[in-house]
Amino acid sequence: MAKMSDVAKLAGVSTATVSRVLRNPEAVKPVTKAKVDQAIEQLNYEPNMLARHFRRTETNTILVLVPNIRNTVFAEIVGGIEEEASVHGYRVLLRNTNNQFGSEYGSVEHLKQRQVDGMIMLSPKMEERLMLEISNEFPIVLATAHLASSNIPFVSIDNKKSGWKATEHLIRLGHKRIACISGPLRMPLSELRYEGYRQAMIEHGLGVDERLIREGDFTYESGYEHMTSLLSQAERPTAVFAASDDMAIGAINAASAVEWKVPEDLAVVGFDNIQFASMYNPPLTTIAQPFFDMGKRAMELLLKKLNGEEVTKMEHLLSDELVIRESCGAKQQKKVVPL
Amino acid sequence: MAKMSDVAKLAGVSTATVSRVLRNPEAVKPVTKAKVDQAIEQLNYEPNMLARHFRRTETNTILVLVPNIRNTVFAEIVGGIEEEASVHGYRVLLRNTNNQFGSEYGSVEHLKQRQVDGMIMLSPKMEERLMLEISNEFPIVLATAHLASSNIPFVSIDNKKSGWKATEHLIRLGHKRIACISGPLRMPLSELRYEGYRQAMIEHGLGVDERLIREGDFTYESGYEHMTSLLSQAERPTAVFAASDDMAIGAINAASAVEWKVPEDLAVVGFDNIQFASMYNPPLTTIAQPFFDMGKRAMELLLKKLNGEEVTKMEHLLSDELVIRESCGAKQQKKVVPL
DNA sequence: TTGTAAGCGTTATCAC
DNA sequence: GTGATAACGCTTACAA
Repeated sequence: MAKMSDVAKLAGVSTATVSRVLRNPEAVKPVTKAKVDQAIEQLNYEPNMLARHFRRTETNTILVLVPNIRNTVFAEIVGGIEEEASVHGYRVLLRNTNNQFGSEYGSVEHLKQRQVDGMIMLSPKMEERLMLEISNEFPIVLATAHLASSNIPFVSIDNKKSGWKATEHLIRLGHKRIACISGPLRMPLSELRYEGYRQAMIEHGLGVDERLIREGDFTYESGYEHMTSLLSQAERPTAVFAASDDMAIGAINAASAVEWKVPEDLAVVGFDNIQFASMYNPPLTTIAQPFFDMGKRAMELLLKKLNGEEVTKMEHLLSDELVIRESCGAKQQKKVVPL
Repeated sequence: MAKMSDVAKLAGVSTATVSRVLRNPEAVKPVTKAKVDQAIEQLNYEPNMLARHFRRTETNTILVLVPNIRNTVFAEIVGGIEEEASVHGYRVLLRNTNNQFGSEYGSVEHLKQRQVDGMIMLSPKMEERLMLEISNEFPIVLATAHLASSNIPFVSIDNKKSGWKATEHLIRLGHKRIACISGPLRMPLSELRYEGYRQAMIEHGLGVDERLIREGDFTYESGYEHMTSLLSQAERPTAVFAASDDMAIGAINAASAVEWKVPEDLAVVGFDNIQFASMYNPPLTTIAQPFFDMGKRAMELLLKKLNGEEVTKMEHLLSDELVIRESCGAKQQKKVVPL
């Protein structure tokens, strides 16, 4: 394996010059560069990146912490991160945390040991205080997270407003008993979506009926179970807002299981607009999150930090969109109730 | 940032001893180890992995080349790889190739520049000849691939047999005009599934009617379009075998669009058993591929290579399974046709 | 069991 | 514009 000194010898120059040709070609005379290039060619020389990284104490690698890459939502975000990273010559190290706080925290070792230049955390579970400590020492960015103290850049949508929009849509369709299957309420983004739901209900004078509220965990199964429970009680909803598409689909299947038709008997609005939402039967009305763009944006912010640029704005809210399909019944219904 | 020499000084030993404590603790007297450990603790010392990797010319990192991480199939496999890798102290570098041969080939640079110790390629597009060249120089393993010359370990299912099983299932249900929407036939695994279909048809004396064959590209859209075309011609199928679940779902939606009911008017069998298959309406009968395990197995094989163990068996076929749900009509039908 | 010291291949700081 | 040369922080013969 040819090394830089071999190239230098063959080209009749010093290693310093070879290094310059590689990393700063303008600083060297064209004739010299040509000689070096030829020697590189001839020897099939490839720089030893390990030596380079060691010498420069940088890796051009960033770490992405994902609760679970098998979840389509995170896979989409990672796709966006990867695209932006590779455009800028960065590589992406992937780590599943399986929602384990310990695994999240343990990954900080990668930063401490200089194995990566920075980190993006998706839906972090870690205490904010700890994240702040890490952020003081290393470049990190969060995605699909919401922080009280805004000292770490994070990328998200306006979850409260989105929850409000989804609920309001059902209200405009004339529904009064609207159920909510939220995400885990210890997660700020779940809390916010739920807050949006409450606010819309209260604003429109419908009040919040605790019997119509369930706390799910974003999974299909939890949507199915909570909907089954909602439909088996006396006070049944005519509509439901589910805080994830997986739960929304679970809810619809649960309704079908007891012969309730969607949207005729039950209107459903989901959240996320996963690829499957439009393929499902009925196609899902849902809040579309720009996952891919969120990934790109998170990487953009991290790049700024890595380049030493100041990042002043901490809350980066991307715009979501209510995508109206069949599951809410809006298309079947001729007239929208005037509010 | 404390370095090894600082620890050595504080502990009153040489750096060699500190290094031993870190990598080979049995080789050092307990008392000395204790002193060193305390110094490490006190200085909050973290080894500089870049220096370590450089010195040892190894990175404990492997590269995973994925056509597109946003595709659930690949995300599942990557999940399996990551799990196995992290258990063995390896890290996973992720790269989307976007199905570009160039990007695939370019990634070999990572190996040449020693940025990773080995590589797993998912559904590689590269010529076999090139892959062999790479494999001669670096440890690589393939997944969801099929090779003629078996000199590179690869993990897959028996695609031909699976195609056969899926088709035979439809034949047993009494269907005679069974359509096939294949994957891209330049991919060996698509070709094999298609071969399985043909063989089943011929074996049961049904022959192969070219008017019932379409070449798709695994996407929902292609399934939708090809099914629309199949249903608009005179010779209509009563059943269809689609080489991916995405295409199967596209086919079902296309059938619904022209008021054909599944499974009553059209029986459908898909392929992959993506998470969504069981959530869909109707739930999909499909060939379940063990994606997560395929990822794990691929990583196991790579680990062997990395540890210098001989890998003799090249074809690693994992077992798939025909999962019978609603879309094929088996559950509605009382009697299965005796063959 | 421990210490000494020579690298690993690159980059950066000086001179020239 | 180019060349010497000293790091970078760790590992590993080899010596003690």
